[in-house]
Amino acid sequence: MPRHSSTQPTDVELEILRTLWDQGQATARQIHEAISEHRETNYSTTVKMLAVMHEKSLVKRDESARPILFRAAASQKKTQTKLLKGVMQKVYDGSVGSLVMQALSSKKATKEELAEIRKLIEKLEEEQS
Amino acid sequence: MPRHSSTQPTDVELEILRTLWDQGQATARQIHEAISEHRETNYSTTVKMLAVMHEKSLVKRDESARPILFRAAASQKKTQTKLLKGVMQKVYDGSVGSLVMQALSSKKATKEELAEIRKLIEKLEEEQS
DNA sequence: TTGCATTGGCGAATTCTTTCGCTACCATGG
DNA sequence: CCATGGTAGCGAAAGAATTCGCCAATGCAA
Repeated sequence: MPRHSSTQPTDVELEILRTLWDQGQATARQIHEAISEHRETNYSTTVKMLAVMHEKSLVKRDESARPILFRAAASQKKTQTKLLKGVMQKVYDGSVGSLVMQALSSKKATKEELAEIRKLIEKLEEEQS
Repeated sequence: MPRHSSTQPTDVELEILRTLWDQGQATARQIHEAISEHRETNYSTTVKMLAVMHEKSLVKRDESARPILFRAAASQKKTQTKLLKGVMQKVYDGSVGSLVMQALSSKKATKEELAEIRKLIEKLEEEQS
């Protein structure tokens, strides 16, 4: 029975994407080196993951380059937002408020972060009235 | 090669947990009815999921009752926090600030939510100084 | 050119999740 | 007592994500 196929990147895919967002573009080897620091894995596996991700259109390949260069297909922000909305829906029943409240309660933010968030809040409150 | 076994509930498991948090406790039948509203699924599947979840210690069974009653093993809050922290780590590299900023930007909150969040922010800022 | 190291790709195997058919087990109303 | 309908459990299988061995292609150095 077919499952719903979302194009959400999985955990390993996300690690690869993070490397690409970081570096803009990279060869399979470079990506592999980067993620090897966190995850014990094999070069073959990385290459395969890239192939899978290409089929899912999560990455683009520049085949004119040698070795082949990869880039993320979607921006970091777009992907993050999509993932965050997923969690908001699944875990917090779509409530931004609960999610934000818990995020702030669960891990301390720096002074700067708090100030920035407060500024955003104030702006949003103003827009709303 | 063994994968790292986290006890994070999967999507379907989360749906079941949500029912349990809602109702406190429920029979397999009740759980099934509840999730059938969102997801087209079979009673057998629900029962099996409950068995799997019991092995993972995600739910507790009260076998003295007939039919058997299930409850969530961990509180909603605890589970939500754990999942949120996972996302914060994986998607936002551990930064509460970025996560909260994007959450607030990506979906509008109600006036009440904003006020509540601002209050929390102010409290946190005070604690910090 | 030849040889060697690196790169790229394929397919099979593993692990985990989800699905469901089938069987056995009750409890109960007739 | 026993047919019936709901409940529980098992095991097999499908789907999805991840792993890697192995081989072919490629390019560089001697």
